[in-house]
Amino acid sequence: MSRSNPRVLSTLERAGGFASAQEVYRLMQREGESIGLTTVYRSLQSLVNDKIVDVLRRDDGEAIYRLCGDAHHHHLVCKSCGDTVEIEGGAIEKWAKVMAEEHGFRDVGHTAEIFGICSKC
Amino acid sequence: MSRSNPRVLSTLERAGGFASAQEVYRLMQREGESIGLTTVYRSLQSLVNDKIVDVLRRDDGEAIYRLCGDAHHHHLVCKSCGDTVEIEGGAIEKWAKVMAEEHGFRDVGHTAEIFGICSKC
DNA sequence: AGCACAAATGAAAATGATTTTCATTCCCAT
DNA sequence: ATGGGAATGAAAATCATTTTCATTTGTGCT
Ligand SMILES: [Zn+2]
Ligand SMILES: [Zn+2]
Ligand SMILES: [Zn+2]
Ligand SMILES: [Zn+2]
Repeated sequence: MSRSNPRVLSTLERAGGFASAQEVYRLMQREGESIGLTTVYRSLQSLVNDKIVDVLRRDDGEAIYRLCGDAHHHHLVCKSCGDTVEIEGGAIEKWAKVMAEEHGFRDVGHTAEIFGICSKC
Repeated sequence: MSRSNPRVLSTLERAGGFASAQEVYRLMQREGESIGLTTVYRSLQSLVNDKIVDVLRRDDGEAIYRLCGDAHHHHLVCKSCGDTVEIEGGAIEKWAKVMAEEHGFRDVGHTAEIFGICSKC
């Protein structure tokens, strides 16, 4: 197993703690950092193994990586203009926990998004 | 837009209401049905559009399709065996509504899923 | 410094699901 | 029967991710 390249983690942080491998790679390129796509993938995987980052899936199936320590939040997205608001999810956290316990699930995570039409649209 | 081939839906049912496009395709082949992979993909997508089936993602990113009851509900999914429990989401409904109002969004919908490891795994 | 050996790196090829293209076949209304 | 639009599927294209493998880099030892 390989150790994570620290520049990958630092870039993921800078990306807002939420990005796909391809996005991390492109971001590093744009910033003039010399790194291979393979190393980005390997580093992210290693960070996942070490439970330093979380991985989940976009709707299109692409894996996105998220800093675990980062404040966990959810999104309110406008279907028309794409505008996004980050929102608090305390109610969801509780709901997920209760439901999981009730059905004997462990190591649970969750996804939750709200989408609609914003006031400007 | 294309209409769903009824044999695809019937096969998905026979598969236990839970399978990937590739699996539906292989299953139909094994049963001697003549169909193209493209048609399987198109039919499943059409069923998703019509909200007759749900789509979610395996850990490896492959899309899996699932027959869904008609009432709005959410899911608790085992990341290991794929076992799914349909759960009630009253807390989510309220949360989505409050958040949307708070930010001036209208026509809002939401997605929410919980995933973890079930007691059998 | 000089050497040996392991770990890290990255370019290129392989993989595998999904989408796109496009020519052919079906179906149905006139 | 016939024309036009919908459905079909083989093959090619796409795209994220993984695998291979040769090269580079780092580290400890003499
Ligand atoms: Zn908007
Ligand atoms: Zn949350
Ligand atoms: Zn399970
Ligand atoms: Zn709901």
